Amino acid sequence: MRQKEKVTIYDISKKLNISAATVSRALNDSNRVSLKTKELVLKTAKALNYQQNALALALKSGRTFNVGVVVPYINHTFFASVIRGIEEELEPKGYHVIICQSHEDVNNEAKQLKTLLNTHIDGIFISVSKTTEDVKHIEEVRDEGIPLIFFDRKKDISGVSSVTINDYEGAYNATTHLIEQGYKKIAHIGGDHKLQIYKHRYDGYVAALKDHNIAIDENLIMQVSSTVEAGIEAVKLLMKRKIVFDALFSASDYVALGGMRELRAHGFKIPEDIGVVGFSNEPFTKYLERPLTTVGQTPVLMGQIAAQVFLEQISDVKKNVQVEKKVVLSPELYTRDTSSKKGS
Amino acid sequence: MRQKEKVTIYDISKKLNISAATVSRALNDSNRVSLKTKELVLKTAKALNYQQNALALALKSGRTFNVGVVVPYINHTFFASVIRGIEEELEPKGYHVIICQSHEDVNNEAKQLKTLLNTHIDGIFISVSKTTEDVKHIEEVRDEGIPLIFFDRKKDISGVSSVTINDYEGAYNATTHLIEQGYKKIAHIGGDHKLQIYKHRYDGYVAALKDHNIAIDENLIMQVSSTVEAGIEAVKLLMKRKIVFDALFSASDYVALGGMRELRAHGFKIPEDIGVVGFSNEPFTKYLERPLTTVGQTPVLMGQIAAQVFLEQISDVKKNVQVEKKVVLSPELYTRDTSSKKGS
DNA sequence: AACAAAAATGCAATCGATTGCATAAAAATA
DNA sequence: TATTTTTATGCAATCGATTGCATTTTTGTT
Repeated sequence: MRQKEKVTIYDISKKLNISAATVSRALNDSNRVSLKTKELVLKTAKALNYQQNALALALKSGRTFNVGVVVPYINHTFFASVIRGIEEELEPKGYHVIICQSHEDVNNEAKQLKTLLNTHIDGIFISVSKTTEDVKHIEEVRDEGIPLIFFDRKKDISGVSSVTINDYEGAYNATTHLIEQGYKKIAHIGGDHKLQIYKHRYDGYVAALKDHNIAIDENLIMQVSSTVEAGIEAVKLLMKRKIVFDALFSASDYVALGGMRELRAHGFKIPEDIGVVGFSNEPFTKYLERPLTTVGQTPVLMGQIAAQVFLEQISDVKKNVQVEKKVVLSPELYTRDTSSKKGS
Repeated sequence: MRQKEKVTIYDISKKLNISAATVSRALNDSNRVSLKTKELVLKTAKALNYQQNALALALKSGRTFNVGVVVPYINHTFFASVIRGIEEELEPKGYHVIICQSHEDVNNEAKQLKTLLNTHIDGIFISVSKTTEDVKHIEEVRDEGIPLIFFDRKKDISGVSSVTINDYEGAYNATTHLIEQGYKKIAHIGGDHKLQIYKHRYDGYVAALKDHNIAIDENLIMQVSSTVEAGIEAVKLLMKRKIVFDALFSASDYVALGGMRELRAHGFKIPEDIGVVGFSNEPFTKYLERPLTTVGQTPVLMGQIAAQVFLEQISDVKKNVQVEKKVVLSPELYTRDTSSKKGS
């Protein structure tokens, strides 16, 4: 089946015996066209079912009204929600969101960025992959002059704005909560410190312990990837090493889930024997047999704000002003079943 | 910050004192250009860091090498995996995947399709929303001559290909499995029959009962939306009506999850008192305290095949042949803890 | 009615790559 | 060497919309 022939401004101009320039002006509501012609053009455009050719416009104007979002995985509730926030903010303004996945691989990330640049998007939102250490590919985007905004997982690159949450605060509050519930020996299974978020969560955990005069025990601290399997393995290792603890603050809900599974397998009761707090407020945490206490991150809001930063940025582009805005959101602790020592 | 000035074929042509036409031909490895010039152009292109302007190309050729995917929600593991499959197949061929969400709303779906058409994509993959009854907006895509492929959730529209799984078979096997485990009164909490998948799952359930000489009891059958909350409510209703049953086959893992929660709240033991089987093999099902028996759908494969159908289709477009390919994949039952009457 | 001012419209170039047709240059043949 | 054939290159139009500048038409003023 062949593509339908598209109606262009030339079709309208021929039909009305006027120039395409006038048609264009009429469609753009220019004040250099008489009301009569304007109405005539608009009517004819509707009659012929005229649709502006976005490609031609983009070629001429340099703006595509497309923005790119690069996330590790689209099926992580957190990222999906951020994307939702970006969409909510940008779609009403006529933007279209192109979503890309890096699958936590820096090479993939670089490839996606390159493709996006080649697709002539108007801006890029990115949450970097875990394997991203070298940031050359990101600097390239900045150097091309494409507005770039980090969200959640950022790198420190000058000239790039970011919207993050206060992971330190989230971890601090979570740990403090466990302490206040009476737990004394709190283990922390975190993530790779190459990602700032995990470093900050670790820092918050450490600070909370210190502020409550609890000594830091390196044996209680691990860095693993954020999967259920990793959580299982981590607890297995702690058990094997015969390390004693009465609470677990995990930097990931998935790890917490795996950890709880393994703890129960060893006969521990949660939260009676061991209290557990996760991070991210993944939807499933609410529906576990014992709902999981966790730190929520307002991802939709994060997306909305990231989008707003972008909109500011492009208005500044015109003014040739370089901006670098850093927004930090506050997390919220969802206190549920797994962290109240007295039982629920 | 201003956008970097892009290098065009004219820059190359000026530098080498040849026409842009020759540069274009050289870059496209035409046999109408001498080897010497070809090499020279290629070298200069690399030196100047020339990047082909995709917009200009698209405007001229009518092909953008972008395809659109419309799903209800990107954060559903199933859809995310299908998208992954499409990407895997199409990215190596130079295509870029634009992902859109309908949020289960037909109006949104129509809007997304319209935007995609306006973005001049080369093809569209769609899994329709639950609220999609009128299919005018989908027929429009077809009538524009844009290759269109349904996956999982389809509508019967002539001239549109589809890749689905055999929901009937999945449901039949799941129900039969419960029967074989010794369960006698099997409830079915399904979804809205406006979606074919739910109708087919219902049909499979009914057929399995009939084949095992079990009478169909309308009291045991419900249609709800596929959320945890709906599952809770559904079981609450069954309890309130004092309906007795010893197994539950749900058309959704989420509903199964909510259902189990509520059943336990009423003191039932799973699987001893009541066996449960879900549908979709959502990742969380594996990690529940009692892992959930469920029907898996090979979504990545579904995406790959959908992409292949698309590639076939566009080669057929050139030949002006109208194809309508229907692929049906087989589901697989994952037998886990919640469905073995004897306990695990 | 004559002219100035204002408003409306058109021409043609532009964005960057491609391609049919014409021409120029090189190679092959007589 | 002259002529034909082959190969290489260039010209200019095209894809569709926009816009500075020029021109025409209309309106307003004296």
